[in-house]
Formats: sequence, C-alpha cells, structure tokens
Amino acid sequence: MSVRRTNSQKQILSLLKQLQGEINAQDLYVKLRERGETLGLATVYRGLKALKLEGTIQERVSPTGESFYSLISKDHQHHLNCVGCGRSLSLDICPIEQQLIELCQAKNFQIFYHTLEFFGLCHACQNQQPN
Amino acid sequence: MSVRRTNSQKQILSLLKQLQGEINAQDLYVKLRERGETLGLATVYRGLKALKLEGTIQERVSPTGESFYSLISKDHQHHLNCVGCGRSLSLDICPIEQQLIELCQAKNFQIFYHTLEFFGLCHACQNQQPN
DNA sequence: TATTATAATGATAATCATTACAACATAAAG
DNA sequence: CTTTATGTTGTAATGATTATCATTATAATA
Ligand SMILES: [Zn+2]
Ligand SMILES: [Zn+2]
Ligand SMILES: [Zn+2]
Ligand SMILES: [Zn+2]
Repeated sequence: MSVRRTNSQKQILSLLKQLQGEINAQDLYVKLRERGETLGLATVYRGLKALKLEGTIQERVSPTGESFYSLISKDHQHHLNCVGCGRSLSLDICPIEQQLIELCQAKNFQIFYHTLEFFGLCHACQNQQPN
Repeated sequence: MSVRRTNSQKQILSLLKQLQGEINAQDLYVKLRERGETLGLATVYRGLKALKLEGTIQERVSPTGESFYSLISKDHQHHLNCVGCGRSLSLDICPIEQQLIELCQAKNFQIFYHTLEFFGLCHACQNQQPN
C-alpha cells in the first residue's frame, strides 16, 4: 500500500469530507478548480482509483454508467430506484448483519463496503403509460 | 403497459430464457444475429428497455459501466467484487427477507428485484503491490 | 549539492457502450 | 386504398472514462 498520500489525493479527500455525500468525477474536478486547485481531470480519476484501492472511498455506478464516489461510512444508505423515471428514494435501513460480513471475510475476501439497491416502479410511474 | 409484445422482444426473451444467466446488450445482439435473426442493435436496446419497464428482466450495471441483463428469478445471486482486479465471486446467500420487501412496497413502490454487492480485495490482490 | 531513478501530472486523443436521429417498413384504422 | 401510429434499421453523435506521452516533481544515491 502506498504509505504516502499524494497532494491531489489529499485535495480529493478534503472535498469529499466537506461534501458528506456522493459526487461524480467531473463535478469533483469542477469543484476543486473553483477552490483554486490546478489539478487536471486525469489526475482526479487517478486519485479516485488509488483511494478506492485503499478502501478509503467507495464507488457507486449509476444505471447510466456514471460513477459516484463518497467516503465509506458506517451510516450509509440504500435506495429504492425507479426503472421508469430513474429517481431514487433513500432507505434508512440496512439488513446486512456483521455475521454475513464475517462469512464473506472467511472466503479470504477483505470487505470494504456493500451496496444494496431495490428496483421497481415509483407511484407516479405505476399509473402512467409507457412512452 | 404495452399489452402487445413486439417480435424483437420475443426474440430477446427467448434467448434470455435459453441462456439462464446474464448477458450484455452487444453479446445478445451478436447471438441473435448468429441465430439468423435480422434485428438491429438499436432495437435490442429498445427491447431491453421495454422489458425492464414491464418488470420482466433485470439490469445490473457492472463496475465498468456496462449493463448486464437477465430474467428476474427467485434464485438470484449476489457477489463479492474485487476493487483491485475486478473479478467477482458468487454468493449463494440472500439476506433480504420478505418483510423488508413489504416495507418498501408500503412506500408506494412496486419492487421488481434487488441487487446486493460486496466490495473489497480478493486474496490475490491483498498480497500485491499496487501498480 | 549534483545526479539519477522513480512517480505524479496534465493535455489531449482514443475507446466504447449507449442514445439520438432520420428514413423506411409494417400494420391498424377508417 | 389512404391515413396514421408504431416498429425497425443503420449510422452518427454523445459522454464518461482510459490510454498515451511528454513534462515536472519527488525520492534515492553518490
Ligand atoms: Zn418513476
Ligand atoms: Zn447496508
Ligand atoms: Zn482481486
Ligand atoms: Zn437477494
């Protein structure tokens, strides 16, 4: 593991901490530039990749194929996602017990985080003709 | 809902049934052409979208942003995904109880399916220098 | 400090799954 | 047989991500 933390990685982490939520790479780049940082887009992608490998941040790939990044935290959230309009509703429940995590670790896998998403139709999309 | 099922949708469903697994749109297109069907790639995407809205098939977005499609079935699988090499290991456990599903339905959401994925480092990638 | 090796960076081009588009085909309706 | 709506096709456009490569910063060594 790279003991040393690169300057760009520090900037990315700093912004993610301040943000307390998820953000995509492009927006992260814009926000850092607005802060006066001079790093390039490619470096942002590289930094995100390194932090992900360290187990410091997590990545969620949206249905559009776009990646969103956030700090890994204990009080994460899962969602109800509508396959119609694409909107998602946050859940404040996590049914994943420590016992299950340990079972996974037993398979020689070091678990950093998990994602759980439900898919279906929201109320609005249920009562609507398809386009 | 489109009561009527289009010819291309029938072909897609037929292949998915025979396949008993997940496949991406491009490969699905190739396989259908090999079967002698003459449909176009755009039609495959359109058909997949319609079937998804009906709640007949499910979509999984891979870490590379690629979508994989499969029939929605009771005996689905979840995975351990390595953030290092990208490989994934199937789990034959699903901790999602009917009780939780019903709680979601209570939010006026019609649930079709769910995805649960664990992320971390596989045994090989744990004992390896980062590139 | 000077020199060399190694890693990080930034601009830009390439990649590739997906979507938009416009022309054409099919079929239902009147 | 028209008219109208819907389905289909090939191709071009899109857009996030990755690869490339020359340049710069940092670390290691003498
Ligand atoms: Zn919706
Ligand atoms: Zn959870
Ligand atoms: Zn691995
Ligand atoms: Zn499950």
